[in-house]
Amino acid sequence: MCETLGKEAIIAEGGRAVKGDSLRVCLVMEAPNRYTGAIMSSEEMPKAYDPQAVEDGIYAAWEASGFFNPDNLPGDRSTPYTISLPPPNTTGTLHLGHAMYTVQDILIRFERMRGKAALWLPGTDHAAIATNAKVERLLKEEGLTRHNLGREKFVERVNAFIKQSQGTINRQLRKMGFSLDWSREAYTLDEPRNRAVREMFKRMYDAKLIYRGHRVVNWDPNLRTNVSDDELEHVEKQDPFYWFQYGPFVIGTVRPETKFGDKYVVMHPEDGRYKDYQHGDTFECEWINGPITATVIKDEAVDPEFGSGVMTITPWHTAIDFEIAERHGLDKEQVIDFEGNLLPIAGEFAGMPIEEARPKIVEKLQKKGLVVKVEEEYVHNIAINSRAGGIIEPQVREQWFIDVNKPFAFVQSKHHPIEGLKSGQEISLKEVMRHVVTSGQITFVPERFEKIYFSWIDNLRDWNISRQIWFGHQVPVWYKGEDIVVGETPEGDGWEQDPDVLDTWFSSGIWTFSTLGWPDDTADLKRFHPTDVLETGYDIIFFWVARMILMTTFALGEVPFRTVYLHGLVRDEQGRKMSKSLDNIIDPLDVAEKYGTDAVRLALIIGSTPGQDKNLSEQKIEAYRNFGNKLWNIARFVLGVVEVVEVVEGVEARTLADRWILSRLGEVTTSVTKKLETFQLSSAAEELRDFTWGDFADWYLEIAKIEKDKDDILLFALERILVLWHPFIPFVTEEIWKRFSAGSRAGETRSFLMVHDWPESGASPLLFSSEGGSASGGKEGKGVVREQMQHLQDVIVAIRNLRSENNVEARKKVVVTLVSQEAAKMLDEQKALIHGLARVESLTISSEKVKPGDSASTVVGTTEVYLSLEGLVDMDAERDRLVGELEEARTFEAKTKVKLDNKEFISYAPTKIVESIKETYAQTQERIQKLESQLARLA
RNA sequence: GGGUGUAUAGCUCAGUUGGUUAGAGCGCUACGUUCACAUCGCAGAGGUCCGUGGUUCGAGUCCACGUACACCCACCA
Repeated sequence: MCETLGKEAIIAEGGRAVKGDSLRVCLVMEAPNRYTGAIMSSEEMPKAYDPQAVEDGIYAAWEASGFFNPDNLPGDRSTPYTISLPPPNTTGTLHLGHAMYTVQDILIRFERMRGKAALWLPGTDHAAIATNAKVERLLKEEGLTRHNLGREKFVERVNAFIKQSQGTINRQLRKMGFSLDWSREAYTLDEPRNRAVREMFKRMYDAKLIYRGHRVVNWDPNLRTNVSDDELEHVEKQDPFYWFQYGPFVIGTVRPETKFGDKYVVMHPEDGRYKDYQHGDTFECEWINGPITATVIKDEAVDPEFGSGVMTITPWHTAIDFEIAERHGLDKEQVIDFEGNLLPIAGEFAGMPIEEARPKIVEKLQKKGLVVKVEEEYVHNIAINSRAGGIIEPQVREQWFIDVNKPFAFVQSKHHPIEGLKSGQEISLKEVMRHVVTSGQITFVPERFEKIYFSWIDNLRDWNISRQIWFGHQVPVWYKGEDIVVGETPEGDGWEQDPDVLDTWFSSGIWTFSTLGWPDDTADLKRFHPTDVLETGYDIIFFWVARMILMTTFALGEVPFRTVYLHGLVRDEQGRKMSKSLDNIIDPLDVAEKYGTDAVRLALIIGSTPGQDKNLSEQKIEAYRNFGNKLWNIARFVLGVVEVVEVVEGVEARTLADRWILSRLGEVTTSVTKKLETFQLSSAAEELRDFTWGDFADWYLEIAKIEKDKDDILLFALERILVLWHPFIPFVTEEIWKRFSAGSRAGETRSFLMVHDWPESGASPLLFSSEGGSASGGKEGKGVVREQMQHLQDVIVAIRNLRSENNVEARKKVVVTLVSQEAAKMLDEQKALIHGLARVESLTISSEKVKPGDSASTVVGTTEVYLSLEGLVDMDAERDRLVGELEEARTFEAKTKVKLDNKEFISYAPTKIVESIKETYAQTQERIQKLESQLARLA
């Protein structure tokens, strides 16, 4: 019923949102019995895996199981493992970059399977400025502004927009298969977070780290708010650069419109050119709107090398000028208003926007003869608001700041104290931020980002946390006359709240613990904090990562997370940023629907490395769709060929191939586990793919068709493969597991693969061995198995190669002679495999030297391979080929000999290396000899 | 002006303490058989690991310099 409903809805509306809605319906109506219903046998498995048909249902069933919530997980879950989802901005929809959350899902699923109380906590960020700007843009399309709407109505509009945005985002996160604990979902602007924000503000205020003061801020006249230093973006712009006569001096500027109030002329104290002028000297000079009195100021901020080494200052509209004015107690005057128009000080230009006024001012100065020269093509950087695009006009405003240099009394955590700090210790926020990273209590992956973090801290100035927009957490401060109350709404009448709102990052900065119930001392907070990993893009390290460290160490006396894993940005296949204007955006939902979510996840993970940007093409996603299908068909074969589909506990190795695949399985398990523990996700997935596709499918399954009776190993290996793959590609593995476990004997149905135990590293799956001796075969036995199997594979490939080189028809069976002293026994034992896998009709294995005539030949390790061709051998081609092989071998022999002749190599290199090279040398010589004799046979 | 990253096969990229003849996927060439899979199988071609110098018995890997590209930070009026 659910599916029908969903499909009809899609057809009717053609929209993604509707489809998501149907998903929710599924969740309620269908999930409870979906996985306990009809038993599917493998025969019902379609030929091709169809992600579309199963993904939504699987997700709904996972969600209904409650296992996303660590409180519901089975077994002893005493060890917590926590990741806070970096809350996506509620500005619309997720893009492909968000699909990188896959990294977190892999880690969470891995740790959940390992028996930890895995918590992945979701939520969204209200992104004050970005959302505010977005809604203002939408209003503009309706011909409205926030000002003619009013604060209340405007916030309503924003909230409606957010609600829609959150719905879309949450559907997208589900579509990606993310195992988030929705029961703990949070929002940076909901009531519990508002309480945390107010508490945080109050605590910092009480510690005197939050203060209010007049400073030059980055004012955006369009949005009519200021933004923090980190929200600026600098873009190159070409403008005329003017040189004006200012009394006896020549001063330069690109901004004549700020010069009305300039009455100070500043020069470096050591500048010899101006030694006749003393600090404080005054002089009369003609200026834009008539004569003024100017004062000489000596300050080291002036660069004598630049231009004339003299400048006038505009303290109200330039940060560095403001500082100079502060140092010398100079007047500051506002010239431009908060909407970007000139004030009455500009005289006849008052009220004009600056772009309009600029040329007119220059014209006037020109007439007065005060323009010395104009450089038309001056290139400089201007600051724009990166969130909304407006050109920044520095202004002096009264703002709230966090003092990052002022010492405060550090309060240590009871549960997870920061090493190296003591309660009551006087220390600044900057120092704490540096300490937790230098002491290794927070580590970055990759490490190099620590340097970037430190350099940011070194240059960090007080953090301006107030914004003049309407959307966000309102500054929790109330005024009545001289009285001021912070944190809680005061009793009584006549109180007015500060109209400003807080910087978004103030609430994002407390995300890891505000989501766990802080400021209450909750069980969640005690159990799940600090979180284990913060996984995010490197572009957000300053905005968020650093601020979380700042606020968490202050509020809790603990670190917010142990490891910061930074992924790269996702770009298009040519390495360009994805953008609407380039029309190269890949929508995660589009490709997930086209190729399956697992394919998208794998394409993002494989071949990408932390901190490195990632170029993604649809072709790549397609390739991993193919892998999913391969895995599907592996399962289809195994589940179809075995007599009873069941979960097996132990296996018996009867043949070389059995021992080989089981030992490989053990190796891969250990290796993949280790790689996941050390964040080498790409390498882990690659190794799994090579094992699954190469070793298992291409070799072992083909062998199983010949050797037969391998039900236990096939089932065991399939189960293990599914388990190891599950964190990466949860849907296809769960879907196969459903059929696997459902096909098992009644009562043996195991729950979701999602909560299947992760196999122990190092433990051998080989529980019984018909060969006797140790079950695992021991280390040496394992090595021999690997070596023998490798040789067997090489021989088979060599025969196939000879067939191919000599254009032997694929269906034709051939006559082969293998000559080997060392491997004859093994090859004889594996005769059946050589027959089957190389399509050999008649196989002779000899330890004596025989030279079959009329055949193509080659040498593989210690074995000579002859393929009889009954008069079909092209003697010339065969000779050429052998000569080629021989040349190659001789070149290699010579290279190896150089090494062995090097006495220093023999004495300095480790014995292990020397021995292996000696062995290789001997083998090469043997190979050369054999090739020579084969060649001689042709002569 | 500081700082970081990248440069490996036609394309996109792995390569974790330096160690036998450097890997994968896609693409390319040839051939396709017994029913897991043509979203496939089999075999193959394809690389001066950006350049120069250095350290070392040994360098894609470490160091220095250079070149090209990308990015971050910065109040030069």
